[in-house]
Amino acid sequence: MAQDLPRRMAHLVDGLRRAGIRMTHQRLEVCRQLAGATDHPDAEAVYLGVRERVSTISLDTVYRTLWLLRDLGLIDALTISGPRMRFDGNPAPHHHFLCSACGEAYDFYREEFDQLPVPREVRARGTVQKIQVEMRGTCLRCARAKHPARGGAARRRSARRD
Amino acid sequence: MAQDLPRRMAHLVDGLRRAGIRMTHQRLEVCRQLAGATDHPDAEAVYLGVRERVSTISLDTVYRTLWLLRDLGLIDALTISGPRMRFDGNPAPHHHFLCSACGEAYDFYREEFDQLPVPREVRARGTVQKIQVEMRGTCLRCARAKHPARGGAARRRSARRD
DNA sequence: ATCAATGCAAAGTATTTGCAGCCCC
DNA sequence: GGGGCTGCAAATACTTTGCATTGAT
Repeated sequence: MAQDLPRRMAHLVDGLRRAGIRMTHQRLEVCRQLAGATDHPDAEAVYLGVRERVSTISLDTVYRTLWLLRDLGLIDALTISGPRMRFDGNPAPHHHFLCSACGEAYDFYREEFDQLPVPREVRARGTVQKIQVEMRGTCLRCARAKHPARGGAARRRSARRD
Repeated sequence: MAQDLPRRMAHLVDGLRRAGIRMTHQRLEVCRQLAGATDHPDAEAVYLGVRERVSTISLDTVYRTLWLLRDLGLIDALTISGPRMRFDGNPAPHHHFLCSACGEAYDFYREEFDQLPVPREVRARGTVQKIQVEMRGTCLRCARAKHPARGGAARRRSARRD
């Protein structure tokens, strides 16, 4: 929970190596960016962050790397809050608090929630591999300001970039 | 839980009226389609369903109506499983079982889950309005067939329409 | 040296918007 | 009868893909 950036970093890099994937400068930096992020960045945010270090990286390489990591099960792709896919580099079991106003997602931990009983109703439908609790509401920042802290979640439409 | 199509229908139509929104043929049929659906359709699915009854309806009107209903709090917009927004006309508190292979979402009910304790950690972040448990796994259909029952969830990319 | 990975640009998919005419209240 | 609503078409936002080149092993 604390600063396990090195641990997360190792998790990603080792995962790639173990899968026999070539390590490139770009991939390394995408991993670093994700390992250091706690805010479930979208592809563009990762891109902008990495670009400070690898000025020539392209957005599509970021996408390709993110999907690669996802396909290897090393990160999670989240479809919270709109059309932009967001990525979660936190490998520990956790849950999300989502602000409906600004679309921000915050991790929280509660072991009790990690193993909620699977209802018979669900077991009849299939097998459950992961349980996550989603709490939606309004974050303090958005509650104070009438205006959302950052546009883009509550209203999907007119999703413009400022 | 049973066949509360009429109830759901009334919920939507009354909601629109109460908000002082004009009732049109198109809006009525979008409501009917949503009230009758249990499968969290995307805009296109709603469109295709409604079109059987109102052959001239356009996709953008469907979108406009769906967002209108969402803005009024009468339905939910879900960002599960990919780039297509999906809509949930179930007004009762419920939770979701999601198949990672085909992207299908099934409602389930468990009162115990509706009021899970909000951790202090979360309360410090903001106010919670809605709690939903998300169980991800593989549905029976996809478990039997090696091939997903319907493409499009597990792999976001190459999301083609068959 | 080899073959996978990259960057570029162009294509694709999902959704939104401007506008002229239509129709509910 | 007037202003909101619709359908059309064009625009936008996000993501993916083809291809020639580069670079890791």
